[in-house]
Amino acid sequence: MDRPNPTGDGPGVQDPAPNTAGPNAAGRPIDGIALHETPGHLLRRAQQRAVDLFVQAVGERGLRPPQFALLLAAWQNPEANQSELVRITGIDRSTAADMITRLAGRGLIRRVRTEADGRANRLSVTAEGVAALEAAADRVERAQERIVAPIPAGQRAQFLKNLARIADLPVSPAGLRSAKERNREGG
Amino acid sequence: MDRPNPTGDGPGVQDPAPNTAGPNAAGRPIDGIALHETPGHLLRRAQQRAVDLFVQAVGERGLRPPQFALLLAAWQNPEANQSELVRITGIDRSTAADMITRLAGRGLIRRVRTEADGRANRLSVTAEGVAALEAAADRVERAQERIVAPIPAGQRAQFLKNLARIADLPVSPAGLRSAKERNREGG
DNA sequence: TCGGTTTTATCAGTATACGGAGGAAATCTT
DNA sequence: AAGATTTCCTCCGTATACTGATAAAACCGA
Repeated sequence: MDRPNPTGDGPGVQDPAPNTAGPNAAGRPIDGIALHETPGHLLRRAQQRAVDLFVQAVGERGLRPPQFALLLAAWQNPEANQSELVRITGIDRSTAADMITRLAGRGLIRRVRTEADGRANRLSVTAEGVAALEAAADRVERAQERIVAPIPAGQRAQFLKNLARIADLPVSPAGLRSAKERNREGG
Repeated sequence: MDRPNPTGDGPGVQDPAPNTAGPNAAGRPIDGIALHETPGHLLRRAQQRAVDLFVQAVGERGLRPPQFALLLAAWQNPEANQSELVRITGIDRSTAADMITRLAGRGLIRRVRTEADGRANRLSVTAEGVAALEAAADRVERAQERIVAPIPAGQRAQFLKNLARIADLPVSPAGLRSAKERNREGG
């Protein structure tokens, strides 16, 4: 665990005296941070791997994880408008708009103006969209198994529960507001 | 748990007979998939939340998680070139190139051509870059605590270990190749 | 040393992610 | 009912992520 010590710096312009504990104002010495042990970094890497396994399973040109989620949610909630699907899937409103444009371009989905509300879109999954979902379902399921495969079987349920806790998602009942939303009003 | 049943479909064009178990070829019935219980989805949502907490802690205009990771890695490994930093941080090579351009544009880092290797860049963290790291360190640390806060304290270590397992990261020793790399040659 | 291969980095293209601005429609208030 | 507010969606700008292609340098085998 050698402290970084940039010696013989070519351009030699800056090199701000790599701290040992001393001259740095702001607080925590930055050489004490172990990136590979921080929860945020581990979450990023784990998610990266999950996406990789998903893509490996469904094929490079198949649905991507968020596309599958959106398409599935649209199919499971035929009366939902975009905002509701955004809440269900956790996909950002702007991202969802883009994704829907792309999915529509591939003929998997259609935007349908709601009669009741002149602002809202209902998303109509086309026959091709359903076919894509069905073609992917098995492979997606296998990818999910592979994601948790490195975890001892006895710990998987607990692990997923803790993931849901971080995500602030209820395990089964839906319709609760996210912590993010609560934060906004709570100040 | 009502099965999706799109009744009164306005345009009535497709509506491919929402399956009960039947006419769908490909295998698993897609209405049986609970998005909110799939590991991949939970990982995505959890990571989303982690990023949110990070940004909340360091400020909208502060370093983003991957920027912090890259800048920190560059500072901790002054002799590393981009490829090595890519391995350390898990940031994609193309993404890293873009990020470095942006970080350089903000004056936090500089590309320095290696004398030994005419292709490689060493990344030189500027004084401002170090200042940014130091200014962020405490807040980043707090964000990390908040990320795992919803998990019972006794389970946190185990949870992080399992995250590292999914990510295929060694808990402490570095330098191992990722499963992704092994897959490439193995498959 | 020549030629093939590998390594390093960049660029183009596509997809995801998110804040802010803004238009249009619905809703609420008075 | 008019005005203010909110909701729904889109568009813009920026950042992250990854594949494939490519240029340049290094390496390696004969």
